[in-house]
Amino acid sequence: MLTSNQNNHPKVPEVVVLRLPLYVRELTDMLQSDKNVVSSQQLGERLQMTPAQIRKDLSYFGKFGKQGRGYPISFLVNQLRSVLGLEKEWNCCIIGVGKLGKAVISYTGFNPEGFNIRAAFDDDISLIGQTVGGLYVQPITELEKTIRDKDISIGIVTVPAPNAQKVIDRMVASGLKSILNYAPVGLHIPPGVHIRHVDPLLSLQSMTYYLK
Amino acid sequence: MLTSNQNNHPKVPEVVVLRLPLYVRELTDMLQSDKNVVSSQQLGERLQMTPAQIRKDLSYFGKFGKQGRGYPISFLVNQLRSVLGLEKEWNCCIIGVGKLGKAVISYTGFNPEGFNIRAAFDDDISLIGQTVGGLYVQPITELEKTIRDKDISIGIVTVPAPNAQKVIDRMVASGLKSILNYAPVGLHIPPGVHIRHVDPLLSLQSMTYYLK
DNA sequence: ATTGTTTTGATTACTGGTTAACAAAATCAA
DNA sequence: TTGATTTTGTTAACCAGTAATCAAAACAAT
Repeated sequence: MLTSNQNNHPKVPEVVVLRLPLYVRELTDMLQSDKNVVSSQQLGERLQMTPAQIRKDLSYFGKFGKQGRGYPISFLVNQLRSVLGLEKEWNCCIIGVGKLGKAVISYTGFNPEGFNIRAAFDDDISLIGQTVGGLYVQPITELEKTIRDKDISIGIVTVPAPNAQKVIDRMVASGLKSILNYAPVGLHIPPGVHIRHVDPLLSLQSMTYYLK
Repeated sequence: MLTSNQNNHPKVPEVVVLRLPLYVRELTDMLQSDKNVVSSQQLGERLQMTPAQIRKDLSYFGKFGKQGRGYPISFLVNQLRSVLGLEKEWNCCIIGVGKLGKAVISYTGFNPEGFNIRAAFDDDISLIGQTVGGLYVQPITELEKTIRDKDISIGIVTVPAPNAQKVIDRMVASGLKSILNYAPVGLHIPPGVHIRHVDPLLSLQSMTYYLK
């Protein structure tokens, strides 16, 4: 028997999961067009990938298309949103209310997509108690309780690099399983916890290889 | 004969290039320790990867270690910085001086690493001529001339999603070969041009898959 | 010097993700 | 209705990146 997830589909490679939001974004964009069906061929052209890969990826989660016709756009986007868990709202907290943290708090791209920052933490006495972007800055000691009370499941890390590991250990200890990290450091997280890194400097540094 | 790059090493996979900055960062960190040699084993523990992979990656670019001893840290970091082209300074321009663009301009992480934003562009009449973070905002019509005059080789895109493709086409037409994109859209770029995407929303959306 | 230990760099084997291929289903055109 | 065309979902072939293996080199200890 094959290794399966709880939905009886064969185990989904992580790369595939990483591509799902790309599909959702592109399909959502297509909703505004007059077409209501799209083929893997057409979608592949828009996303610059092979139709085979798209069909393969989608097939991990179900049969969403019809031969000779393609995929109904709005149906497919709904299915994928459901697979990703994007129908519900997700509560997030942010740790680190310095310049970067403030910028992330005031970023308008999260809320409309169902990601809401509900709590902010810092260890700087002069910041605690202040209000930043409508959020009351709390001491980190209140992390665990707040995560429980406000049903927070995602942590956003915007502390300086040297503090990041300590903060993440604390988040993990408090039960968070998903972390979005803006600190430019390598981090150790236990299995079962997921992390994504936002690090534009690393991106630049890998491109200069091709510029030399 | 194997496919080779201009240095007579076999063609380097892109994933390897993406890991090089990670090595540089970790090794730079180690410079402050008392040790001056590191084994692939030790480095692998810190970076959570197998020693074999590290040795393989490094071997694309030369023989930096000694059997029974390991890699001299400062030598290795210099070699890798050289491979990545990080010894020289890189001039960047940014297009889009809205909220996000301003945040990127005032981000202090780029300059110390040799990436300098030398010019800013926008198409908003009310912004042109203003000074933002020490940069005089220019109309996009001056893009090509400025890239030439200021020896700019990297473009940073912080315009709203619907404008991104148009702006990138213009950058590419002006000769830029490296683009750091903050706009949340799929983009088409010609071969030979490199792009990296900064998109925290996509990161969040791929993590919720594991939270459901 | 000799023996044992560490560790590289290269080769080989393996694993997993990508692409191709194709039968079956749906649609379209006469 | 028949035949041509489109396009899916699945299986099989392929390819690329990862990991293991191992001889050769460097060092350490006696």
